Amino acid sequence: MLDVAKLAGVSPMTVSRALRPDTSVGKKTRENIQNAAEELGYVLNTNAANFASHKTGFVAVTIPSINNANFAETLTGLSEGLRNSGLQILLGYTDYSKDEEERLVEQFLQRRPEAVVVTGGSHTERCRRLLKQAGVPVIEMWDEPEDPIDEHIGFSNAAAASLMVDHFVSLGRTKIGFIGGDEMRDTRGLDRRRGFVRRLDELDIDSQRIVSEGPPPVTMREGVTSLTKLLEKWPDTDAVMCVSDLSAFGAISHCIRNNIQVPEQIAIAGFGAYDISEVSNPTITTIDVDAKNIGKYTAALVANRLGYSEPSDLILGKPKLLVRESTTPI
Amino acid sequence: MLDVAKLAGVSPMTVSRALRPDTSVGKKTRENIQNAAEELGYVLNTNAANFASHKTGFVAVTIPSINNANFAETLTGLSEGLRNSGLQILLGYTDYSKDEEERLVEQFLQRRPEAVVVTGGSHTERCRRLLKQAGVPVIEMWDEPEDPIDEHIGFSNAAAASLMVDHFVSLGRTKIGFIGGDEMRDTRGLDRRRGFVRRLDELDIDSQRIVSEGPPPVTMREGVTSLTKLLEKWPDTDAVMCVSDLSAFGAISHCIRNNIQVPEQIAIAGFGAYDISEVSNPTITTIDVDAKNIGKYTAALVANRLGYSEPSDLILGKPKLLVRESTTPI
DNA sequence: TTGAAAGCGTTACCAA
DNA sequence: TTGGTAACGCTTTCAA
Repeated sequence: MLDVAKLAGVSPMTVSRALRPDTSVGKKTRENIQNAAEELGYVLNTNAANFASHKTGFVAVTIPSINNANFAETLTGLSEGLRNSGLQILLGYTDYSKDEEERLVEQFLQRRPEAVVVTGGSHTERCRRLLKQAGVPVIEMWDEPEDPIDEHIGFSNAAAASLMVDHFVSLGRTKIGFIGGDEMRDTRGLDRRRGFVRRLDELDIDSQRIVSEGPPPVTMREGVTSLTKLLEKWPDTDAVMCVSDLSAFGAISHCIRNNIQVPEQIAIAGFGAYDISEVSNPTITTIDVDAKNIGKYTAALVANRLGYSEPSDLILGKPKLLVRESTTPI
Repeated sequence: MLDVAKLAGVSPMTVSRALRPDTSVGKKTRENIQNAAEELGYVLNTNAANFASHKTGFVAVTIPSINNANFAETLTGLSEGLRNSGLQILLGYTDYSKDEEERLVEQFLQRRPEAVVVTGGSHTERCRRLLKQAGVPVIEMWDEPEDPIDEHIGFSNAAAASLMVDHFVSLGRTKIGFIGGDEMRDTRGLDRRRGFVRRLDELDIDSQRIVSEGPPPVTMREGVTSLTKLLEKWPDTDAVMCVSDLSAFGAISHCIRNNIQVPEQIAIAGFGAYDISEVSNPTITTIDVDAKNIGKYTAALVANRLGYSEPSDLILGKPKLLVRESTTPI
């Protein structure tokens, strides 16, 4: 910056101002300086700038997995929503582990982010403490925590699951199964299972037909193997709710390969409104959770809390049931 | 840090050392200091540390899209490979736009990353210049650039595509089509199309049957609409190569809905070895490009170039043809 | 609109 | 093994 100042014949201070928007610098002076900077190939050191101004421009974000279309959509929405404010995302993925989340949060906090965004409302004790002490806005996404750390943008996974139970029941199905992953790690999946069981119990319908296996994320392949097991144990099952559209697709694939009619013999539903739910045959009845808007609204909330924008009164829509062929024959 | 020093009764300098590994501090002194830090809830300011030590610990990474299983796998591999070196990824996605890539690279360079990783070997002139002047290792992934900026970890998309052409021809198919996205933006997709055309021309087979539409990323839905168009224009097409497994799945879905036998009437192949290629019905013949290892090897290369590890002699395998039912009846 | 001085929180470097 | 001093590249603050 000193070199640029010399070349432009001004003080470093003026260079500093000229390189930022919204600063009072003579129009001609600014042009001179920008030319000088370009000529020298000067690139502002944002780290130093942030260090001096006590603002890092970082937003720390943790998600369970990058390789999941729902979270990817949320991240895309978040990223787009934050672009204008000039905030930079520090991204970490937890691999569905709370300990890993704690490790990441601790590491991120050392970078002094201006806000922290985490996925889910369940964390280790230490992680909660770190987040509370951080002194910056904390937003929990994809959940409706009982005891929020600060703010949240999400929905009740349990309530969403009971929508699907009600749908099955309205179709006259009563031997309903659930396919999900390793119950201890994917807390959103676990909440869906809880909602499933609770609603069935309320309706006085058998809620035992559950296959939970494999570490999250639950994949298409696990849909195949889990349905196989479910039908071995409870052959008369007439409906299955899967923890995601991916496993629902795998389950349908199992049926196709074994000449089981979907939905006539067994209705199969997913969760998440992935692309595949629209393109598979049959198309998959699912729950649309508006993943991208979770990211957008989180971005809006962050920008607002940090004073980059006016408060917006956007409210995330409730999860919606999308009925398709896999539960209702055309 | 001053407070911690006071509480522990040592100088700030000793605190600084005690909080880092591989530094010479008395065992007892270190313990005292760590206790003091814990008691005060002190969190190291990594930004300040990096500023003073001229090392940021950042690796800048740009990918076309987060919401793409192949890139997500690469990113996962990269992330895992970098974890031990303590490097932090600055992630940006370009939405398949070179201008956006340039903008991101410029922004990232202001953070003084220790290395830059970009996707593809095609960039704006200015972007190339910025990267060359950056003075840090630059790695281009997912491609085999004619004129690399620095290093690359990738493969020839054109060569990979000709593998598939040869496969079709070996099955006796000669009316072969190609389904891809908007040709100007997805340069890897474009390379695949080039390889497709070149190989057909070499074999003296018609290479006109191409449908390119829609902005990248090419989705399942575009597979449906593109195959519809392809068959309208060239109804006798007996094989189709799709730019990705997702569009291949869409194409197959179109066939199922319209009673077209796959592969008897038309063979359909994809690219990328996505999960769906194994679970769909029929399963999809595809090209496995080892996406995760692209990330892992890139991480190894970065770590090595930055002196965090010994050179490794890992060499990325060539793309492999995976033959499945969508081209070969069981 | 411009400039000068002080300082951000840490580490490098040298000395003890 | 420990401590003192300077310095990192910029912005804040105040003054001109």
